Amino acid sequence: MTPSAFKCPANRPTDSNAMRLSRYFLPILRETPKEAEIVSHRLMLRAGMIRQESAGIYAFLPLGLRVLNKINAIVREEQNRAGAIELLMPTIQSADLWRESGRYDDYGKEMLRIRDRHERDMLYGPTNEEMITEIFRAYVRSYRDLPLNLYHIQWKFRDEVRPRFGVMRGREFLMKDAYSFDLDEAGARHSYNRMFTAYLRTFARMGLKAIPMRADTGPIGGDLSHEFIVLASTGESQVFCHRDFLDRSAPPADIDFEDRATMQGVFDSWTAHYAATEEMHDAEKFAALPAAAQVSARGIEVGHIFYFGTKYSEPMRAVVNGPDGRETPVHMGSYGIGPSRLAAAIIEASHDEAGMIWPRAVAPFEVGLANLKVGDAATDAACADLYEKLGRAGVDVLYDDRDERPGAKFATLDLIGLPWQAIVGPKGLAEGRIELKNRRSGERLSLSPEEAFNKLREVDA
RNA sequence: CGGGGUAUGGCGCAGCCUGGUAGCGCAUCUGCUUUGGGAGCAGAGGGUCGCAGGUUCGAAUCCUGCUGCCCCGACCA
Repeated sequence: MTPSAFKCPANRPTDSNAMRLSRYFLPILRETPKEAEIVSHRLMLRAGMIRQESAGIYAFLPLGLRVLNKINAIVREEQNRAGAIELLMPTIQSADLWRESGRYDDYGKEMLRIRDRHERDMLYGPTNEEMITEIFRAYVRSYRDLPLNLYHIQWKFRDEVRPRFGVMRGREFLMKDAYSFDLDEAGARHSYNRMFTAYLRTFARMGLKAIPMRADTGPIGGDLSHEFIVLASTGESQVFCHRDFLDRSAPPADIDFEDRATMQGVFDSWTAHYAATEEMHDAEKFAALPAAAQVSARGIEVGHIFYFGTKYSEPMRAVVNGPDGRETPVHMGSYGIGPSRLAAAIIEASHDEAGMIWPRAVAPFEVGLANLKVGDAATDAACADLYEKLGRAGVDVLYDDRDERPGAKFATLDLIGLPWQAIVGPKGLAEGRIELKNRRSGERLSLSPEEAFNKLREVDA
């Protein structure tokens, strides 16, 4: 965000990086709604991030939307870095497309089927393989236009029998889905490896340890597939993996996504060790690992990638002319990340008794500024000064300027889990100090206002 | 889709068995005091008790039907 984004002290613009809590819409709940079973659902409701509108269907309130937008921004950066190109497809699709691939009948009741005023069969897209294939075949004729990887971030609808756990398993959910097109299997595997690498980076940037695990291909079909699993004690499925995964770092940003050997190297090294979900678990292989290396834990699926060859390109006639002049169906893969689920997964992986603990990269605001005595001239002035400076410096700051007691402000800030709390009160100011509290470590720094400002503007702080 | 619950003010709940004109805590509003870990006192507002029928002089309460939501299981980004 550029400094010029900070120009309206009254906080009218919704895209402002600086916000006064007294002017914001943050409906905090003091009590936990009874329907919320898991911690992320409870905290998202309590912190006013989401509101349920129907079973498995949620509105994202301002704080929740800020998180979603930050997740999306990281997803976009990493998709673009890996060479994928963003477009946007509609949520509503024609049934005819799905009849071409044969999935209209196969998909079952999970697909929300709609009829329009002309009695045409439509559907709310649960995924977009058919549509992207239709777009591809309409324009691409030559192998020279390959490889191609197109993605979008769009709402999906899957009419789950029993939605639960808030946005973790909703019926309507946001999904980043990418689709790769290549001339042959070798090219397709390279595309797969690029997305594999991009996913490692994407999740790592959100503070998550996501482990790629060999997966069942399910209804999407194909013969190569990995799920990316985040370890969290409240995860939905049982997973098994080698301990080495726990302290590996993701590939660097400047890794060469174009180079096949480099990408294959990433894939090979991240798939060398045992890692499997319960469905794919091989107890014997797992038992063969040294006891100290055996990790058995709960996990949340935050991404899933597939290579499925010509499963859609053949029936839907997505073909290109090869170097030999002959038409050949393209080899495809698809790659999904659920940003709305990720928001919940990050909370599952990072919270404590008092509330959420956001990694800075996805925090709704980076700093919570607490004015402990609204109405005290010196305190008000010190807060206003720090607020404006942080805003101008492009730091996302939420200024709690409500006329509340300190305890209420601390509780609110702990709940919404902003990485830093800047605590400004008359006692500290009398000695020229304000306090910075690190939400995750609990560490407290007593600093001059200037030092505090410098500390908070550090990107990695 | 099978099984089990539940529906009363914004949230959490009591009242229902044994029908008699709706209550508590939190939140909200006003005033005063208070201000470094969810303040105190005083006052106030807000509910056709999920919907539709039925029984009854009278229904939140009893009966019938419907709907929403939640939980357990089978299925899933």
